Amino acid sequence: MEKKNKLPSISDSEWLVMEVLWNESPKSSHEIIETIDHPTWSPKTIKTLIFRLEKKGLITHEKGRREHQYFPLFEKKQYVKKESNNLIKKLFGGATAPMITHFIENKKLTKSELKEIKSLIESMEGDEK
Amino acid sequence: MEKKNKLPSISDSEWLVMEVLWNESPKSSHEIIETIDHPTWSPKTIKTLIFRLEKKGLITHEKGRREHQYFPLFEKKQYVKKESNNLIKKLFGGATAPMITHFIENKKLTKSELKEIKSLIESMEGDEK
DNA sequence: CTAGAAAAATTACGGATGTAATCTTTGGGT
DNA sequence: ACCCAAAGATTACATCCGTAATTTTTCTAG
Repeated sequence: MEKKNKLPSISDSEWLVMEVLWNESPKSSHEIIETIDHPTWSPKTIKTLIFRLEKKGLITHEKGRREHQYFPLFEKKQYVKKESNNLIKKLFGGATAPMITHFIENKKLTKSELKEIKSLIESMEGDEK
Repeated sequence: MEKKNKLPSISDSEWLVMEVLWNESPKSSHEIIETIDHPTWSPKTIKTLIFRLEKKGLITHEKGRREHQYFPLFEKKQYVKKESNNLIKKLFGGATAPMITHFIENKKLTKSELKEIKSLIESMEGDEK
């Protein structure tokens, strides 16, 4: 059984639009534009991104009275997994542990964050295999 | 003092070439091609990637007698940091701990990996602030 | 019902990327 | 000294991306 993972790809700019819809949907393009509030983008640009996302099958809409109401067709979770797997593959040849080690060593975490992670690990250790 | 982090970007394909040189350099283009052994790429393609990398200032070469000897101008470490920061920013709004949590929860790690990470954390806890 | 404003759809355009093919130079063998 | 194969440099071309502008459709106010 293969995990074919055939998610359409999302560019960095498009990602910002998806974030908005993942946070709350449906939203009209007008609402999306307001929510994004990107310092340099023209509203036109955001319209384009919405258009492309729909064309790629990442979002869809239903007709509202004045404006379309957009909502996402995939969950953020799936993309978080996909993107992080890609990076692990690229940076660490697919090995997760070195990645985690890298983060712990290089990104100064607070004492309480460390503690939390430690207890998460402890709870995992209890589990299976 | 800002970390301007002005590293030239490396595309996914180019990354494979960089990997080769990061592993061992200098190498001739011919050696790079052999080492990569990508199932579908023509050697021409790899030449192009080398050419682009040099143009972007990521690698350079010195004249050998028959072939150029290429070597990287940046360390992999810098790129690992950059790429992982980008992803953390994109997926978790810049917060490292949730990223780590995500990995620990979603990527089945072995008992010994968990143990190793735990002791790394413990050693960090000892340290500063 | 009609015209103007707002939204949607289409088109634009340069740079990056994946993936090569072609043209040019040069070191080595005869 | 000269020619050719191999290496290097240049060019190609379709697609994706960032970033819009232009064109078309459609609701709503008169």
